[in-house]
Amino acid sequence: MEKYNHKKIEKKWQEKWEKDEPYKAEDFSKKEKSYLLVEFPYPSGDGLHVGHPRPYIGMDVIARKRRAEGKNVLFPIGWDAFGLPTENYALKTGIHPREVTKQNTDNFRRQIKMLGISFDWSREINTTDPKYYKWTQWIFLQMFKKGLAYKASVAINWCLSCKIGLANEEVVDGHCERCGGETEKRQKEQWMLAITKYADRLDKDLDDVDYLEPIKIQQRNWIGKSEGAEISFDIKGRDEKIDVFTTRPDTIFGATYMVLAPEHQLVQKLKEQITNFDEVEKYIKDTKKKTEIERTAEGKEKTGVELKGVKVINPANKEEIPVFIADYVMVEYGTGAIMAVPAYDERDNDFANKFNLLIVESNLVDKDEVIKKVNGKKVVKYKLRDWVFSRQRYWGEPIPIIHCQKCGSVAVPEEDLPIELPEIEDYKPTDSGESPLVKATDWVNVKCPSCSGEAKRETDVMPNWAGSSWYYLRYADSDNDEAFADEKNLKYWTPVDWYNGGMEHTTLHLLYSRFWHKFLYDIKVVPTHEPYQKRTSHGLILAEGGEKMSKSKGNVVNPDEVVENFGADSLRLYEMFMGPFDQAIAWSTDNIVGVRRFIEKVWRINEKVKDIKSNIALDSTIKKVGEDIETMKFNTAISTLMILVNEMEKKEEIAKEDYASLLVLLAPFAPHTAEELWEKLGGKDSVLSQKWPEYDEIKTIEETAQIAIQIDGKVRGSIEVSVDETEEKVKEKALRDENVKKWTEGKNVEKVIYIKGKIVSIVTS
RNA sequence: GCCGGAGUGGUGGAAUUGGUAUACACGUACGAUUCAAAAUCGUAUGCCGCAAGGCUUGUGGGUUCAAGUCCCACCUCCGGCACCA
Repeated sequence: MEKYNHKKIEKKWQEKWEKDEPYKAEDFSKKEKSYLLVEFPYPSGDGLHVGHPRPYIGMDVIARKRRAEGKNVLFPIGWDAFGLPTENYALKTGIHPREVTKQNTDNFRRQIKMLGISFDWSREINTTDPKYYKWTQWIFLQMFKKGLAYKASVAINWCLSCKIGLANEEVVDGHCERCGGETEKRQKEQWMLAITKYADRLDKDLDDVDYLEPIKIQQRNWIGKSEGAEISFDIKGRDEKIDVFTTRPDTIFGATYMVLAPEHQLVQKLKEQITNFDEVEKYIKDTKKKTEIERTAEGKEKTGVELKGVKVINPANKEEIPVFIADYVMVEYGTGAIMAVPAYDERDNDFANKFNLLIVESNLVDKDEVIKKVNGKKVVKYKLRDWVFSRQRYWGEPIPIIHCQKCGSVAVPEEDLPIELPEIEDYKPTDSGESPLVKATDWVNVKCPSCSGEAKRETDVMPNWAGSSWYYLRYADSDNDEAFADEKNLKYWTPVDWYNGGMEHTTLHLLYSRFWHKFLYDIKVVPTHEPYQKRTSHGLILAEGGEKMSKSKGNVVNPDEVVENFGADSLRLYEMFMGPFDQAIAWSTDNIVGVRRFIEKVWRINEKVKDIKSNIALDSTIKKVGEDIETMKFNTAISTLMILVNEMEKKEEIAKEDYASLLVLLAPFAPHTAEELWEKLGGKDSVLSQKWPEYDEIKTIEETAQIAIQIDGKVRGSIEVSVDETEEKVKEKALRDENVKKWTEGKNVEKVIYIKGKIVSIVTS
């Protein structure tokens, strides 16, 4: 038989799959549907690195198993292509982002196809395609109409020398990543989405879905529901009050000072009264330069300034207490003000120690009573904040709003969608901080849809997260021009049965898309209240040294080379075998030879296949491989197959039916090799259309077991017993064992414990 | 700092979820095959020790007949922290 030639085999089958399209999902098939989803990639200019395909291969294994189980599988792919890197590349080179995106997606598509992933390419989508973003804009309009999209003043990063707004990622240690100049926070009007209106449901409905527990916990902590009270403190000698939010109203007698966020409005209002306003102002200015992480990351060292001349009155005991501003209080959370109880709160305690403030151990009082007594009210607060939805950029979906002097912000009529991005020469944001789109005056100046007067288009665009918040719905009906997807298609395909993605997307993308989905459910355009039934995650693949792969470090491993040298099936098997799927792991090109040798072994065993009766018991293997795939323990599924293949190798002859079962089990991991060997075996159709093998549970149960014998916690011997032997007989046998006798000689056997089928534990004294 | 996760041989990792730690694979050594090499096959391979035996799952404590697994404290690394995707 000829040698295993991965190039020849992989080319042959990929051409056939391209022609026959065996992975096309069928709308409304009578078969049970299974919708499997991976996060669609951002097509960067660097091309695919070996980390990208790990989740694709993992879900591909599951998709292929599902098909073998007779399901109608939808396993789609597309491109999440709006965003900063492409725009920055365009800024540097002058090449239009559309052109850059096309080159990058062409390259990504070629690379993914080279790996034999069973995506349904007929449903490929691209968030930058006007036919797609028409519907992203449409969804935004529905939110606008329901009052969920609104404008507010928000702090953004501002580079003082480039005079442009910066993404958080572009700010390094308070300096601009491009020019190194200083940055600061600057207030700017931005479009916001009121995700906080959904906070309670986003929290509660986690009960209804099957997400990995850490994912649920992280989302819950991010939403940060807390029940507490709002209590007003009178400002001494003024009519105003300051509202604080506290989860511990019962500690109010220990409240010895108050802290406001430096940005709190009242600080400016009290300017006249504050005797050290210069100092206060300087502190506020310094705070502007800090990121939120820096503000909370300073460890024990707390900073702040007292508002001298201002006192407030603790409503519980009528004591006058001082007021500070400090950056450990955030203006966005609660009311932006706290009553500080140093006896009960660690941060307040640190602060009180540093500023020599009173620490009073107070008697705790009944929560409800004290709230009543001080005229407070019970409230529920969330850490979750509304979503800043504007970007002053070019490469994003235009926000479909028109600003009219008379009518204010007016929705673009739906029949005018999509509002396409205009052509412009210069992608640089303007000095005033506005989007480069303001320069496209022909596009900007329009008639107001409502009064036909002079008006201007909104020039901010949407963030990258917009298109990815609903893309899984589009796959159900990717060519529809009448709706984002037809109701019938949505009813058939959604929800997504299994969504795998990176842990790093847990609190943003995953939460954002749940929010959009719930909104769409509320306006009755999707049939389910949650988008994803199940969510799992994969770990990153790191470079050989354990560092993150990045172009700048020059440690990126390109799958093109790996496929050239070892083949797609070896790459696939290696990525599944290298370690636990959900953990980060370092790449090692040296270790690929192991799985390559395994494939070649399977290839060689083909020669020993005879028309004989089955001579290997496969039940345990089938059970283990199947269960491991379902729990994404792909590494142990493969080692189980390796054990089987090692056993087959030792035999003179292999039964055709046993080998056929092996090929069906192997096919999800190494589809090209499995197809080729299936064909050589003279198997019917394709290995892909074979039924997943069944097993007999009874045959997976061992009849005898090796029982370890522990004496005083140390293993001193082992005996073989039948699994249904009585406890008494096993204990007797254990005590008669020669090794046991040696170790118990001259000692008192105090206790003998038998754990069925596992261990005998003898305790002596 | 806060939230989530991880730490096991020379290396990647396995461990029925409290029951014989180191499966599977890489590497290494020796042997077979070969004119030779590659490939392949076989044997060995946690550490200390001639052996008997002892020790070993990031560190230190604890619970238990029994701890990689549970509890407490700590150290290190990874992901997220709201404008990267």
